[in-house]
Order: sequence, then structure tokens, then C-alpha cells
Amino acid sequence: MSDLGVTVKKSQDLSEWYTQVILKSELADYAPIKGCMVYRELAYGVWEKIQEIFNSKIKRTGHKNMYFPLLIPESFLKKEAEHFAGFVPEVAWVTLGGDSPLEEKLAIRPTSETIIYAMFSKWIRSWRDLPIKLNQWCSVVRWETKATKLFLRTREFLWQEGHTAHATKEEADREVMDILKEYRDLMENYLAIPVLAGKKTESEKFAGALYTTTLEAIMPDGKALQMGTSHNLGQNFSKVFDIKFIGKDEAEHYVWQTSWGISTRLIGAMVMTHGDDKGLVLPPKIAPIQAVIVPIPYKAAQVEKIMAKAEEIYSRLQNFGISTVLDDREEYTPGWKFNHWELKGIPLRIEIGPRDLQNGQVTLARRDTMEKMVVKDEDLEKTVAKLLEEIQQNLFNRAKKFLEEMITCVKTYDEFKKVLKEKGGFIKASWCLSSECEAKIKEETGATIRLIPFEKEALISNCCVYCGREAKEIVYFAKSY
RNA sequence: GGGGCUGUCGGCUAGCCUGGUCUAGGCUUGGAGACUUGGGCUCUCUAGACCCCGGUUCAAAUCCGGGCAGCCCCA
Repeated sequence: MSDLGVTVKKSQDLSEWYTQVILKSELADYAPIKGCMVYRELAYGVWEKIQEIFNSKIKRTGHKNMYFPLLIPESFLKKEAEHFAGFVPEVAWVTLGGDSPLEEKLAIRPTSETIIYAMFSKWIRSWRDLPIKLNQWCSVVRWETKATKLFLRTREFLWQEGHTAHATKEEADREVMDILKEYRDLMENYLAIPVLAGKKTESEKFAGALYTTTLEAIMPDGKALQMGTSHNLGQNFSKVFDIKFIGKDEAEHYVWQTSWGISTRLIGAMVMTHGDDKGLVLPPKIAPIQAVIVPIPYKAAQVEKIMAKAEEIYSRLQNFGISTVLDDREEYTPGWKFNHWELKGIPLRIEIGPRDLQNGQVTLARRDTMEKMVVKDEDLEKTVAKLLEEIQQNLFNRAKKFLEEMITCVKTYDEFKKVLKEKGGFIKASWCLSSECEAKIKEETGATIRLIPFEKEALISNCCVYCGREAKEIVYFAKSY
């Protein structure tokens, strides 16, 4: 095999495999600026799909898209102390305008709470102005010092940040959970990545939040990946930004706020979860191209007839709502094209050659199982649609099975360390709620509490896995990206 | 945060240790053409590189220092 394709096995060296798959499939590339990347048409196409799906979800529930400035005055960022402390180590600053120093330096947004809430205080007067539910699609900058990992750790990345203001805590609580549910639907039913849902601990919550909820996935190397978070900000920001309204009771109240986000990280998770030794595998519902038609034009056979058939199939599938490409390039052989589209993860390949033409059939090959099959010409649309659904389901089922296998219950700290070292994945254990135990475990093993599950489960042990004192909660530990 | 490794045509690499015949070799890719086409065909012609800055030296891809970029391991 030439090095056009991926030269390492996914199971051998996940990190090298991951980088190669992304570069060689032309999903993305390194930019000539440290820590920055280029989202090429395939990655951006996937991102547009995510935008399309999520936009339609939040528009149904009355959220509006807006756009706020890239630059945030330092004084805004400083207003909420915990928030500032959490973000300042990785903020990039603008200090010059042309040659002259600015009077107040400006942060390139690491997140937009402060600039948005400065506007909220101007816009909100009465209970009739509530709730405000808005969202923005933008990029943010966080000055990471650790090694770049395409999609997972870059200094600039694309995301969506939602911000809402409500009259009551209960309403904000509901919003946090509603969004988390939509995130989960996007991840599981579109990206085909199963997730665990829960609450973050005090030390892992968003800087400035009352509490943070999270969705966590597991990667093939047993490390967890945070897929999305939804925060209840309480009144922490409304108090410092003075966001007040006159309630029905004619008294002044501070609003209750939420914020939530998902990023292009999801694309990295998708690559790792579904990809194989041949390259990317895109779930059909998120694939910018769902099917590719490769004609097999033997010269002895009637090339024109084969090409005409290929074009006919192309129109039929497009009309049926299946995003299709006809690869009619003459300079590449069919074998070359097979490899090419497999590397790019296109879920379904359709071959049409002399044999198919003669028998009134077409040949289909699925990307997830590499299975080839023949289908009667008249059944094409129906079969293709059905196969795409099957592929979608199969990818999810496969990933779900893996997630379940990667959850291990432990009772003792020795077991904990052994499982973490030998198997990885999520480790379910009892915990006493003390942040000292949490910090010690992190220090000694590198594992953090990824989440406290929403559904209360019976304690595995009555004792905290670290200190042995009375346990209060079941939590999921893991090493993470 | 700490430690280690790497940087040569678009991609993968040879050369570096031991400075000079390096006018930098190969494979692949790109371009032109021919021949092919059910799993990365074959052939001919052609294009293309020493990461940047400085130092040592008669002489630097090669040695030294710094920068930039990437990767890995540990915390």
C-alpha cells in the first residue's frame, strides 16, 4: 500500500492514526500559526450539518441567533471574580491599536458571558422582557500552552454559545436540562456517539456558574471526552452586571441565567469514535456526502451507456433527497476511487459497471462493514435510504456497546488504580463529596470526576473509594482529553 | 508545569554520526501523453526541497547557539 492512505492501525497508535486520518482525508490541516487549524471543506461541511440540526432545534424553542463583538474590555471580564480567575490564564489580549497602546486592553473572547450580559442589563426592564433566549455561532480563543490536537485542543475553535435570562431559578433549571437533552439527541442520534449525562463537581464546574451539567463520551483509548456543557449561572452574573427586572409583584429582582455550548470538538470525537484503519467513517445523518457513484467503464463495454446510467442514478438519488456525488473523473481507476472515498468516510458507495448494466442492477458497498451487495435497479432509492439508516444505527450500536464495556465499578482504591492503568474508561465508585479526596485522586492518578449521574443509583460501597469515610454519591472517574 | 524526540521537493524518506564528487538520490504526488479501468494499473517525458536567524570554518543539509513548528511521555 502506498502512503496515500493511513499507515498505522487505529488500535496500534491512536494518536498517530488520528492525525493521519484528519490530514489525509483532507478533513482539516495545521495552519501556519501555532495551535491553530484550518477546517477544510469536509470538516466545515460537517460543522454546517451540526449547525443546521442544532439551529432547527433551538429555533423551535424560541431561541434567536445574534452576534456579539469579538473583543471584550478587561473591566467586563473582571466583574465576576470566579469567572475572571478561571479564564485569565488563557486569555489573548489586544493592547495596541496601530502603534498606540490602548487605554484599556481588550480580551479576545474566550467565551462571551460578560459582553452579552452587559447588553442584557440594558435590554431587560420588566418581567415582560423575559425570558431572553439567544445563541451565537462564533469562534473563541483560549491561549493553550499544551500540544495542539486537531479539533480537540486548538487555540481558536468554532462553537455555539447559548445565553438565556429567566425570571426564576426553576425556569433556568429547566432551560439547562432542555438544552442538555437536545445536545444528547444531536450526539447520539446524529453523530452516533453515546454519552453519559450528569453534573460536574464544584471543582470541575464552569467558572462563575452555580452548577454545570455535562455530556461525556469515551474514546477508543479509554479517555473521556467532554462533549458539551450546560450551566445554570444562578444570579452570579446578574448581580455584577446589574441585570434586574420589575416582577409581576412590582418588586426588583435579579435574573437567573444559563449558558451552554458545544464546539468543533464534536468532530474530533466523531473521527475517533467511528474511524477505522481505512480512514474516516461518517455517520450518514452528518455526512455532507452520503453516497458516491463510481462508474466502471470498460472500454470493450459501452462506456457511454455506463456513464448515462451513472448519471441517471445520480439524479434519481438527488431527487430522493440523498446527497450524492458522481465521481466521473477519467484519470483515476475505480480501485483508486474506492480507496479515496473510503478514506473520506462516505457512508455508501454505488458501483455501476458492465455486469450491473447487463443484469439491471447496481452494486452497493457500505463503509461501516465494508459489505458489498447487489440491488435491483428499481429498488435503488428505497434500498439506499434503508441502508443509510442501518449504517447510522450500526455505528451508534457499536459505540454504545463499547461505552458500556468501558464502565467499571470499583470498591477499593487499589482496584481503582489497577483498572485505570490496565483498562481505562469510566470508573464508577462511591465518593464522600469532599474536594480533598477528589484532588488527591487527581494528583495521584490523573483521573478526575467526569460527572455525578442524574439518575441516583445504589452506592457500590458505603465508603468513599479514597478516604473510606461515609460515601454520599456514585460518581464516574476517568482520564480525559 | 517537567522530560524527551523530530524538522530535506506537495507527501514519505536517503544523506548528517565522520563538513568537501550534494550540481542533494529514491518512492509517491503534480503537469503532458500513451495504455488501462469490478480494490490505490503500467510506461515515456517533465516539474519540485536542505524550517528561520546567527555562529564556527577556506568550505555547512551535515557541527554549535537561538527561534519557530510538530510529535511523544510524565504531572
